[in-house]
Amino acid sequence: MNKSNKAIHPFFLVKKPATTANPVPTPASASLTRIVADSSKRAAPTSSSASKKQKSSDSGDSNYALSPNKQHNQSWQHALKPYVANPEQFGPEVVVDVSREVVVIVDKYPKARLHFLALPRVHECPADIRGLTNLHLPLLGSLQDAFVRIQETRPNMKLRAGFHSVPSMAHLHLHIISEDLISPSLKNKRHYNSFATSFFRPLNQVIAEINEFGRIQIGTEEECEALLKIPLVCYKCQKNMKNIPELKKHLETEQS
DNA sequence: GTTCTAGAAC
DNA sequence: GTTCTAGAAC
Ligand SMILES: Nc1ncnc2c1ncn2[C@@H]1O[C@H](COP(=O)(O)O)[C@@H](O)[C@H]1O
Repeated sequence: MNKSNKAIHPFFLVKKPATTANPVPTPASASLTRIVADSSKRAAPTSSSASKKQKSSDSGDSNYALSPNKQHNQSWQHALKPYVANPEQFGPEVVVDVSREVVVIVDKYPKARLHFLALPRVHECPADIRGLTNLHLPLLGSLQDAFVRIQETRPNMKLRAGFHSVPSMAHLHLHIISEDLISPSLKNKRHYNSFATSFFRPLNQVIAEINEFGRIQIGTEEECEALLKIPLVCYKCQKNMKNIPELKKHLETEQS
């Protein structure tokens, strides 16, 4: 069927971008069988075919890459803007690191014991990772630097840095999050899977793909969002969890 | 993104 | 009857 894509650890599951004919798993084939703990579904969807969506080539609209239902038109989608516009108006409990290029804040609804967002201050910034190109490599470097600073000042916590494949909030933001995924604000499958499947795109992989291909290798928004609905599996021991309460109880036991 | 809650699932 | 999920929100 498919090559053993067995996840040692879903966080670090690497889908090598195909250079030749690309056997992209389609939602249709994926729905043929529902295999428990099917690791193939945890792989990142990549699309080799041309995008179904047409992007209006060079409008200045940062929504250009987003499908109509994902465009940032609701007021709640702009809640991150004040941090970038006026970082000095927030206390050190909220804004934890500021550089010329990046503001790092504490996530208001943390999905783990530590959860930060690194926000680029430049406004020439794509709405999401689909818009990233070589031009943004310096910015990605600044985000990486911010991540390193945050990690170095919290040596007791293993942190991960990455983007959501399809963001809900406007303004490009890098998640910097501890691996435990233990938090009262983690309340549903979507929350969990957005950090425990390849819906989460590690920063180092994003940088590597842009270096190699000039942009990231990623499936459609629909393919990526399908990852949010797959069965719950513990990121650490791979056990299937029947629901969110069971998962949350289990995650506590994974913490040594 | 969150909150709230109807009704599905147990 | 209680737990849990998932969709509406103007
Ligand atoms: N007002 C806010 N202040 C800070 N963080 C927020 C606020 N509203 C939402 N968030 C976080 O923003 C992140 C947006 O994630 P996403 O768009 O899925 O990449 C989530 O982790 C939210 O918890």
